[in-house]
Amino acid sequence: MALPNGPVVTSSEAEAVLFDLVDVYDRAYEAAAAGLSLSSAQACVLGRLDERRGMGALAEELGCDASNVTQIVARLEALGLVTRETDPRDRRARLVARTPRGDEVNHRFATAFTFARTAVGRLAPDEQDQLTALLRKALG
Amino acid sequence: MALPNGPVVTSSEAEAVLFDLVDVYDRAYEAAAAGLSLSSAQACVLGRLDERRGMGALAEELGCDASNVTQIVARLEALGLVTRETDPRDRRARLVARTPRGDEVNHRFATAFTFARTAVGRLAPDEQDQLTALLRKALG
DNA sequence: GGATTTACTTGAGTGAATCAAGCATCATTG
DNA sequence: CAATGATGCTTGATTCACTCAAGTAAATCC
Repeated sequence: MALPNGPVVTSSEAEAVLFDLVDVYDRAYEAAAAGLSLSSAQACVLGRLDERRGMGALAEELGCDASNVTQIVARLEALGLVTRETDPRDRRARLVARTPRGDEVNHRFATAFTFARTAVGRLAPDEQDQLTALLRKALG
Repeated sequence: MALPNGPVVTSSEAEAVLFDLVDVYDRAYEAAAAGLSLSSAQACVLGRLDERRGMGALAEELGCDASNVTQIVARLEALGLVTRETDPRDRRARLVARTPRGDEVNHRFATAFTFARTAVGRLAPDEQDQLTALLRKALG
């Protein structure tokens, strides 16, 4: 998604701010990735490889088709950011892991994606707790 | 975007909840659109046509290339949800407007996309105000 | 040891998005 | 008022994300 998941009609102010937040967040994420010549999806996958894991686990976690993961990982592999090796325990499975360059790029991404950090940082500690509690409640 | 714009490392709890919110929001939006056989982008554009407007204005508002809007609007037009007429005042420009069917689909979308409404609804009125204030502050 | 399930890949197809070019119309101004 | 240039949109070429349907290969299960 690049287009904002925008308001049809926002009845309450809170809804409008929520939408705003989501929009800005998504754009910031994409921009941070683009700064490293990555797509959002690539940055996302890279970020979930702190430990090596299988394609299936990734697909599950990302909530998308395994073939989609295959394709994204293939591109990351072509960029030299990731390796994909056959699991010796189960030779059907492939274990995906970041390369050192992948680690570095991932770290630079984490540094570049300042939005959430910055936003939260604008709040005092007790406000951060309030926000957390309110969002948890809102999420049900 | 369908993959979550996920946490590389979330240092604070507030950041983690923020990410969660964005993820769930985006998925809910996409699901609501999919329920009407629309893409997120299509639903988004449709939702911004309460008044007829030009392609350029849409592109500006959505923060994307005009040619992208051309393409999305063309699909909406093919679905009979939108018309695209030459502006009599400036015959280069096209005015995009929802058809009656477009209105109806848009309305059904607004009904189907319950996430923001529901989430906010889980909060008491004063909590909603707190949330609004906190998010505004966080957004800077 | 043959059927089934599991883990992933491949292929075909759609849509979003971008960039570069093109075309038509409007606006300027020389 | 005609040439020039800017504006508004479309077209074409590409890339990527995503899904679904099929395929392959390795495990698992009688």
